[in-house]
Amino acid sequence: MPKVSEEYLQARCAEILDAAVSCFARSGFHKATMRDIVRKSGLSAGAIYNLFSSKEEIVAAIAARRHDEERRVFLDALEQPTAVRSLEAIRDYFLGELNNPKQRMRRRVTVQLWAEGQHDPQLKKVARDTFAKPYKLLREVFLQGQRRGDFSQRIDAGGMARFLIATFHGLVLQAEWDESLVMKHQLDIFNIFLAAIAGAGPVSPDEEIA
Amino acid sequence: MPKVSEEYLQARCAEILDAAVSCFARSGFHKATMRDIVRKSGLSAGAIYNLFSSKEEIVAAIAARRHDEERRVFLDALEQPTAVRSLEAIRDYFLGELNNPKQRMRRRVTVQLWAEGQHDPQLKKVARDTFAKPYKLLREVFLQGQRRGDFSQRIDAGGMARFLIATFHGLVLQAEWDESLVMKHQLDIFNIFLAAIAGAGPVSPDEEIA
Amino acid sequence: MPKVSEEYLQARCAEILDAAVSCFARSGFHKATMRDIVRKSGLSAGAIYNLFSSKEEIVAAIAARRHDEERRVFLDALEQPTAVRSLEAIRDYFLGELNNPKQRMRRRVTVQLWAEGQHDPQLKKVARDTFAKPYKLLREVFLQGQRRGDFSQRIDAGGMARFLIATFHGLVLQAEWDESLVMKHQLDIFNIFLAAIAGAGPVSPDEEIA
Amino acid sequence: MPKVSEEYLQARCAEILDAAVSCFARSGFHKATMRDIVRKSGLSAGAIYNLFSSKEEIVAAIAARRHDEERRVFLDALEQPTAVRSLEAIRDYFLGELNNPKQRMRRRVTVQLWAEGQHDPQLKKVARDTFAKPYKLLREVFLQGQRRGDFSQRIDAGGMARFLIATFHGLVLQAEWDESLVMKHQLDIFNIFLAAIAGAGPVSPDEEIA
DNA sequence: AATGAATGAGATTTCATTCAT
DNA sequence: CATGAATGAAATCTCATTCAT
Repeated sequence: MPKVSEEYLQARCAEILDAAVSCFARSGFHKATMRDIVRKSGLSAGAIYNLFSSKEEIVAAIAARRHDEERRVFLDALEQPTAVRSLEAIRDYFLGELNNPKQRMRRRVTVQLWAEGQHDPQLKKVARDTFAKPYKLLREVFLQGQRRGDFSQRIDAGGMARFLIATFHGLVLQAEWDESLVMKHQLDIFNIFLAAIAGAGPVSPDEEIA
Repeated sequence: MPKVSEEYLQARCAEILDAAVSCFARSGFHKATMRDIVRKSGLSAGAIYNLFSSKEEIVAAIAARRHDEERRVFLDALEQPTAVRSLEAIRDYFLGELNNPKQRMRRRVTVQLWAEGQHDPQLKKVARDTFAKPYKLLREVFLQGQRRGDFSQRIDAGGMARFLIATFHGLVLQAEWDESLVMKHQLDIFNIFLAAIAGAGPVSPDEEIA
Repeated sequence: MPKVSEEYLQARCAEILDAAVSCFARSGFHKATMRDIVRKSGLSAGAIYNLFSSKEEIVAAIAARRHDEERRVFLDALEQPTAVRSLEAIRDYFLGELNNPKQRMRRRVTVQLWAEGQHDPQLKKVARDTFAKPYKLLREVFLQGQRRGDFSQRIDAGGMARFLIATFHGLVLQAEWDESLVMKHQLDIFNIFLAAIAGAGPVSPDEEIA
Repeated sequence: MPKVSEEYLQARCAEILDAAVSCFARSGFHKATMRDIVRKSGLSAGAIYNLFSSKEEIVAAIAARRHDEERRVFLDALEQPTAVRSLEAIRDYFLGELNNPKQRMRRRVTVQLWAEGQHDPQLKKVARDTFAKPYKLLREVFLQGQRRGDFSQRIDAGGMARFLIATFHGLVLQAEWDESLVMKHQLDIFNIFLAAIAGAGPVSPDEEIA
């Protein structure tokens, strides 16, 4: 008996996830109580439990929403004419969003997820996706680049993808903790690195990051 | 049994921290209960609270102990004849320990610390040290390398230190989550990277980041 | 079962306070555990904490309820035709209730409150009201008596109120501890005292207190 | 094997009791921990437990010491030439000490004792002595007065003693809670009362209390 | 569908007391 | 005799989740 429309439910879910992101970012997964989320969302406990069957499921849904967004970034990147352009697009997206407060909240929640996923069986899978999903797509970018001859075939594409993701994750963590991080310097070094693995000249040093 | 020696206390602390690391690694900071730590350590609740005044303080002490160890690694690295050798020593220590089960537990606790430090005022400082302490020492390695002419002076030493730490942190995370990570590939790429910054390709120095 | 009526909540509160009075009277504020109160009230811990946010707040609420009752006694007394009659009404209420087992429990809790209020900042205010609230009202009785010419204007009305309250409090304490206290004798003396301050003949010395 | 002298022990006891009075007055019987008393006294836990076998026993000892002192006051009062002078001496002692900070601490502990004695079997007896011991002695004062013809024989001496003690206790409580208590007014009224029961002229109303 | 009061297991921490040194 | 580390039961309060209304 679908009394409410599909969009209504979607909107409800989004409200709840937004409230939850805000609470988790502020207080952490455990210290943020369901009550906090209830208050922040303006809904009732029952309403939330009608859509999500546990606190863990909310974190999972937050991560899933996030993965959908990132997926689009990678797919867009694959549309670029060269592998280097693809990587630049990805670089700009991930490093560029470090200054966005809303994205900052999401990244904090991701760290919570890594911590929780270590022991919560339900979240373990979700936390793994934090690595696995970008890996699959980024590896595709490298494979495409190798097919096109943009990158040396001697380097393992999967390894490259992992290394790059590691660097992004590390910088994301550092952005959280090290206030004196100057992203400009990181970009410079990142570009040296890109150039090295491309086995070509420096990677378009004139690009702008939004 | 009063008037116990200093070493006795140190040993007690170590026992407690070992037990705590084990519990936190298994269940996470929140799901690991004091009771668990009590049981694992073989001591009593009171004995633990005589040495550490809260659960948070135990995490802080774990991190402090870890920092002391790492410090020694960096100081040893500085003794190497060339900067590249120094970085190799550091690389070998950090990537090498990824397979050590005991170190694996510690790294899991570090992730917990990152998650907790986001909101716990006491742990915020400790979590920051996770970045700040290695940074100071690794930057010293790069400065030494630049003085010796091993690295281009045009690259910011602090930036390099941060970038490297980011990469290590990222790989550490990935080692936790991605079972198919082949460290050999990562090492290959890492070496390409080392070679690139040692040889100092051109650094797009005019870029601006919004 | 949401959206419960106001009276429902009032009734819940009353149940909890009754249970708490009983427990505190039996075991004292500290030795009576929340568990005891939970058991006695037949509710759950959570239900109690939904209405009172701490054990202290329960004591405070007990005292507040008590003050409301006493207030009515004093206001009724003020309706009496003469000041002496007013004092007799008050005397009869306070000394009369010494034999009532339910009131006896409340008085025991009052002593607990005096003890706790010495150092608990929250209860300090409540304990002070034990004196301040009756004082205000009893002073009014004396002022009314002086205006009507029932009492000498030379005696400070506030001082009289305080003295009388002291005597009541002292007798209440004694009733708790001295089983051989004969209230009849106390009444006789009290009446001599009333007569003295009234500066008139003895105040109905033949009254009996149940 | 009495390795230490009797006076040494007495002094130790006194130190402990002083420390305990201070702690109980500040924090109450339950919130003052043995640790606090250990710290305040400068002794060790073991040393205290050698002399007192429990926390309760310390309170009991405090009360006993207090009773000894009061006993002397009453015995001295009995030496006075007239009953009225005796009562004046007692009055001056008890009301006079209300301003003494050290005595103030003791009175606070007495209130704690009343609260604890309600349910602690060991302290019940001690709390009762708070009333019984002064009662016996004060009754003696009244009996002596009646024998001498200073007071009417028609008033029960024990009742008088109780009434007076009640008033003292009540004023002591009030002095703790009501900062605007003006002892002068209380004295005036007390004197009216004394005069009434003496059935004689007013009792030296001009005396000053230090 | 929505509400939010009720549940009750369980968590951290304290503290009087002991007893090996 | 003194010491003070160790004990461990117990206390207060929280909070995810449910379900009667």
